[in-house]
Amino acid sequence: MAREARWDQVLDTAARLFSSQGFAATSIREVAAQAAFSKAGLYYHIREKEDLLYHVCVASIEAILAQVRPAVADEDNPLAQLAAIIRVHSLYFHDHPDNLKVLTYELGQLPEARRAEVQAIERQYLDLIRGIIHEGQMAGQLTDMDPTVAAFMLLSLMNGLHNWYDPRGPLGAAGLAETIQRIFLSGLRLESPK
Amino acid sequence: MAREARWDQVLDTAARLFSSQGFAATSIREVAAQAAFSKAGLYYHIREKEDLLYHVCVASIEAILAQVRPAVADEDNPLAQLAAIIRVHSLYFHDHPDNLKVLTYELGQLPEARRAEVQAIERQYLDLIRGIIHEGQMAGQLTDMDPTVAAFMLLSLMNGLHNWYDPRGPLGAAGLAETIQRIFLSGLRLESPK
DNA sequence: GATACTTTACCGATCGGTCGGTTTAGTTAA
DNA sequence: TTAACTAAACCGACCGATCGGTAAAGTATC
Repeated sequence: MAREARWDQVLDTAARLFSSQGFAATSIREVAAQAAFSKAGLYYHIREKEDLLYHVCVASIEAILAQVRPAVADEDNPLAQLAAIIRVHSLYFHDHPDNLKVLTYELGQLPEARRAEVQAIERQYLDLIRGIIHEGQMAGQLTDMDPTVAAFMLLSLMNGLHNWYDPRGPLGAAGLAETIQRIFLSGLRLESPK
Repeated sequence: MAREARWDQVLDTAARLFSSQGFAATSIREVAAQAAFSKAGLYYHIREKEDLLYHVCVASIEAILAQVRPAVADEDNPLAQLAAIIRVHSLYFHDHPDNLKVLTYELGQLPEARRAEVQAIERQYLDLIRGIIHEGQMAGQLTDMDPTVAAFMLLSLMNGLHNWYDPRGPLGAAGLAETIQRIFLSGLRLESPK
């Protein structure tokens, strides 16, 4: 098997186990076994257990950003850009729920240095959203709430998907995106007196 | 020290450590030390490590429900009831962020049986919110989105607070509640064409 | 003299990680 | 074609440390 494919298999296995059991509760022996390695064989590819978590997290947030950025660039107004972010992020969650669950739940298990690295990338994502919201406010399209807080709220909505969205269910990635767009952009109240 | 106060101190210590390090990464020795116990002394109060997590989770969700229920009963229309839930939940988060963080992040570490117990209580909370949303829709006050999904979205917004809200910051519990109310009920878009 | 509580000392199990050696795949050279 | 060599990939066996949990004995309080 090709080297890169083998490595991806290791990361997929790690993401699946970390997602369902948590990082600290998953032993290196489990990861090795499920990736068809001996423990020592796995250690040929990594330096320490923490490497697995680090690479899963980096791969997740970088994959999101790599898909969100061009989608934003394709739109020319803040509302459409926010909708695009929600659409792309929802789709990524639909396809790789384990990766995002690990990023959300297990990032705190990384030691400070590497956690800061991942958070720096997350910060780019946050800044992107925040900037768009700010532009929307300048253009009079969005209500004037602290853009940072609003951006965190959007991320909260998407990070909470683990609690209810079933990728095998009937809603689908498109329906999922539409649902989030409605709540975040239009809210729950009818004929809101703004 | 009174027995109950000592027990609360143990649970507070456990919540603080589980919140900052995770359940699996926190040793019983750490909990004992920070609660001014020896390890074996701690085991006089608990049967196994899992008990600590279980009681922290149960105490958290029950405290929320105990405060939310009367607040809802005090209001007579769905919109005000949702606002009340957000207000009470925000305040509880402001006062006990560790408890809610443990409930959100570490519940999965509980073995199936006890996890189901906690989730049954969480389900009551969800049902309460869902029912209110349904009533609001019947009354024509709320947009007709799947009430279950809408309820999960609200919980997602509040469970995501750990990522940005600082209890020592200037926003305060009241400002926090207002922020969530605006996003969830009115959305981010101005003059939304509904 | 019980009851409530705490201690020191210890156990088996499992953890992350290492070590020396073996297999595999690919390359070179006659 | 094949024999010789190399480097990457991999493995069984083992290590010290730490884990959750227990035993037995002590102390304080009523």
